[in-house]
Amino acid sequence: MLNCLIVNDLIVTQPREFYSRPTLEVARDLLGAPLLRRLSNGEILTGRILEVEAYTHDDPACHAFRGKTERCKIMFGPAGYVYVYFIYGMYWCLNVVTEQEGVAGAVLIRAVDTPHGNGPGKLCRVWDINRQQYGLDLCDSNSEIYIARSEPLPDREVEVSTRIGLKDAQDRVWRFFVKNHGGVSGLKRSSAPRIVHPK
DNA sequence: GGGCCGATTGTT
DNA sequence: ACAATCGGCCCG
Repeated sequence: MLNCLIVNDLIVTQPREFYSRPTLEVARDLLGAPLLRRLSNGEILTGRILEVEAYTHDDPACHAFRGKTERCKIMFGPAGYVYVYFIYGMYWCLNVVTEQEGVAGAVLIRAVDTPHGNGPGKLCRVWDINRQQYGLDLCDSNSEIYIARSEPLPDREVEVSTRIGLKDAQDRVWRFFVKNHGGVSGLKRSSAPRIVHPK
């Protein structure tokens, strides 16, 4: 694994302060970070994060928009924990909790640089991520899922667009992905999000 | 308890 | 363009 911070053979995770920031900043800085998943048989899967979307408490598309429920309660707690939800009767989606404790926010992991890791539902299917991983601490390298500390990608490698698959709040340019990388999701879809180029 | 709907995906 | 498939959420 390239570009992980490794001290005494231990992979150093992103500290909690990395996640306890505005959701949009965390989302953008997660690009390029190595995501690690330790399976029950001890095997470790790794992949760089290629595509993310931000969801905030004042965002109609956010599960926490209408307040705390059994499903989204983790989003109101401290940052750096795993939020997973079930969607369309078939798929699980992996998120990381953001913001200060008491403020709901999360970043959806939409793609990683690994085989069949393009798309949030496919990633969780291939990496065996489901409700059992709800609430895992990403800041603990003993967790089944954690994220290694790494330098953020330079702006020239980052592209932004509107989010995918939403009915509400389609105007927000809150999707971040690695530019010119074939591993991002939705490349063959006609309902492509609106890509916004820097001036 | 009922009914609607969804942060997806693969196929037509 | 549409089906698959079912838990969460809101309402009453």
